[in-house]
Amino acid sequence: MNKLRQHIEKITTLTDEEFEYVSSMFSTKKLRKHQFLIQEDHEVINDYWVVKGLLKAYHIDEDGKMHILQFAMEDWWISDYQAYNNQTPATIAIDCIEDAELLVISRDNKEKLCSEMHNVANFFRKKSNIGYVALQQRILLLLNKNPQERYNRLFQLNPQLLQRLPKTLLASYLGVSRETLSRLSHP
Amino acid sequence: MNKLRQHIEKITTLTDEEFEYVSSMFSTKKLRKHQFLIQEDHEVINDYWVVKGLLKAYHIDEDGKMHILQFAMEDWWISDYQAYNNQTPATIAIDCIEDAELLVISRDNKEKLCSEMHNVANFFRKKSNIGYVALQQRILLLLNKNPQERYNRLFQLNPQLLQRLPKTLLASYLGVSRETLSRLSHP
DNA sequence: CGCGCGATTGAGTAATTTCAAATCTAGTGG
DNA sequence: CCACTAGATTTGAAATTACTCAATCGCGCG
Repeated sequence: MNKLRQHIEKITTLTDEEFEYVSSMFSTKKLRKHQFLIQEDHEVINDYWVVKGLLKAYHIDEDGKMHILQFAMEDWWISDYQAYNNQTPATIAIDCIEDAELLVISRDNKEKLCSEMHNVANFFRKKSNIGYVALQQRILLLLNKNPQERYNRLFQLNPQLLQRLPKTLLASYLGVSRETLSRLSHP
Repeated sequence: MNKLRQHIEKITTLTDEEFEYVSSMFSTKKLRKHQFLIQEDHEVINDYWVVKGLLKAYHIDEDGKMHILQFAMEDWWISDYQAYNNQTPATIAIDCIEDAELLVISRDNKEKLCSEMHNVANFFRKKSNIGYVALQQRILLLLNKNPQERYNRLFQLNPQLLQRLPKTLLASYLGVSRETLSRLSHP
């Protein structure tokens, strides 16, 4: 929990009582490698913050190919936000690449926090803005760059993540076949 | 201005005085076709809401190719959010595809509103969440689909937008060459 | 009428995918 | 400790897709 406080306080400050209250809205969840956090078509009422471990959010298309929307490791948030926001069935699945430990907050609790606490609402607003910009960058990368450059950029941004990922998953994140990825020069 | 109120009230409600105050934070700006709203390397202190017209936000890569990050027509927000959030120089340019009329709010004013008014903070938080999900969808489309399917999806989502766009711009938005776009079947 | 720009068409080329086979690696049980 | 298997990765070669470059077409406007 203390890590969560540090995480929030990168953006806003909390008094002890405030954090006490915030943390009372979270529960914890542990999952093992290969277990699902969210399955397609299921209801999604929670947002998740990764204390430990590594997960992937992905969609399987009609040809059975996996497309990875995001990874989440320590300190990252993950959920099916489309389903979460719109209260519709999940269109992506999320499962564990490594054993994981998560903090869980329900939509209702998050909305409650946001309506009661300015600074928390602000925290989530800023987080969402940051996430938005990150996705824009990824879009430019997909529009712009060949596989080698996409790989290089990811390596540059997140060397630790690459260590922990099977290449197959990395390939579907970058939008290339695993064979093509395998033929790249690995800096 | 009244349109802005309708826009905000899709997500939250405002009293007359509240909206009075909110709207006092905006100014207006008019631009003609081909004029720039934001140029690369310039400072970005404003967020913009489109009252009328059509704009594009794009990056020109080393080879001189244009990659379109977003369009914005009536009711849409646009800015260089990376530069806006981080107070760094713009990395994208924004200019007008059609004559445009904009409502302008500075970062300081927006932050002021958000810190003073719960419901406005909430509005921008929700907006950002919605934008985040839309970008995720676009990423899946880029990872997933061939040019034909990308075109079809966009046509499905935004038929009005397609009417107003030169094909060349559409092509750079979809991440294909204009020749390839031209060879697609246009439903 | 003719210019200029955007869109289309054609042909050849480059990049990536696909399919198939070979190699490597980590974990398991004898 | 070693052999064995399943899974992941790499390599090779052919096929596909989209790109590039070039030429042509079509339309609106002065």
